[in-house]
Amino acid sequence: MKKAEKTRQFIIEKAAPIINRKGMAGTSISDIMQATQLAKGGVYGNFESKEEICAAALDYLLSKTYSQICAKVDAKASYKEKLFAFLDFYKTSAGQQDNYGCPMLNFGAEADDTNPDIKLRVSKAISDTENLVATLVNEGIKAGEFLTGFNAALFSVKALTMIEGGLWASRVQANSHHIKLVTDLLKKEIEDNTK
Amino acid sequence: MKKAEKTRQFIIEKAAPIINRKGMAGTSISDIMQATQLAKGGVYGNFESKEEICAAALDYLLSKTYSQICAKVDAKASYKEKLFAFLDFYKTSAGQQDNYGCPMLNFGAEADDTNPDIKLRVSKAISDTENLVATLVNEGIKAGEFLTGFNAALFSVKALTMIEGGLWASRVQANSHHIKLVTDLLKKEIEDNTK
DNA sequence: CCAATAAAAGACCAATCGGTCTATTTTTTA
DNA sequence: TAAAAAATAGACCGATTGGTCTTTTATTGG
Repeated sequence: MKKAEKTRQFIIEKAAPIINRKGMAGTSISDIMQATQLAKGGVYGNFESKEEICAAALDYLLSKTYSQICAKVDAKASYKEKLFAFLDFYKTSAGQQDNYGCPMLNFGAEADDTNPDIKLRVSKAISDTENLVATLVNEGIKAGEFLTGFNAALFSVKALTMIEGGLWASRVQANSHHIKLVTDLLKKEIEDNTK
Repeated sequence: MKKAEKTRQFIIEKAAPIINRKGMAGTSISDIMQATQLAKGGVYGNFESKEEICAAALDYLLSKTYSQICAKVDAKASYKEKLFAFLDFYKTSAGQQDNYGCPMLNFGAEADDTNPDIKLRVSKAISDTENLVATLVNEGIKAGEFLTGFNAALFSVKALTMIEGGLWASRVQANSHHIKLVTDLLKKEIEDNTK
């Protein structure tokens, strides 16, 4: 009842960064046993399969990331600052230790041809992220902060693709060149659309 | 002597799309045996390890992609048309059957935290791709086709991140919305910098 | 065409895989 | 605090993993 739910959450939190780093196929149950210091019975008493652990780990990473972003965004007063905070979140997270890349990118790239369930979860997360950006732009327009010509739908797609592409390139090249350049360009575009 | 090299190439060509689709960790030697109809001795007589097969498969995919792009680009006369051909290559390839996503993205996302050798190969491919774009822009400026203010370095990073991010999002969402939008935006930017 | 050589087949290996199941321990409830 | 219930340990399972090695089959050069 109580204990099981705690253990389940504990497993998810320990397994998630490992799966994000090594991939679903690259992570074994013994990796998770080692990280949690649980025996096989402890793991399989709380999950039916490795797939279920992977899905739960993805959901955990997605919602954790989303709420971190919302916290940063909500802390700002103006919509321009909110959008900047959104961009800064990714710029900052890129270089961080114990950050193994964007879970959307990692899980999505692995799952797109082989795992419809995971793919759907990532697909929804993409839409959620774009909606967040688009909403901030549109609210900013309504508030009279941005020019009415600021195209929210276009900008949100541009932002998503540039950020994910920038994060990916920065991780592969082991420097922050791409993500920095890309967030700067997006900031400039926001600036240009500010009254 | 002769035969071995042919078999080696045959294995690479059969294994490459499988590895690109299922990932390095997700692909087994038996997958490769099945695809090539070779027994274990046939595979391990030509490669020392699975890692070596993966590396060779990546190199094959990268050089194949690069030469396909070059062929499309070289067929055009003007630099604007060359850049458009570059973009069209990705837009077209996205929706194609038996295309399992950009090898740079797939291998890079899997390897960035775990496989330095693969990571380095992808890192170089990123630079090569950006250099190709930057060169086309700069040559176009020299030829008097583009405005001198067209920033090649900036554009090449923007193009790479948007294309890779767009391809990834399109694959996960199983439609061409992102890649289409992104290539259109990049074309517009080229247009705006054309005299 | 034949002998020397190269290449591939496939039995075999230990290790590990994901997963099950029972015995034991821990937690909960009365 | 004792009995019932829940949760975990860990032995065990068959299948599969990447990889080796000897034997057989193809290829090659003379």
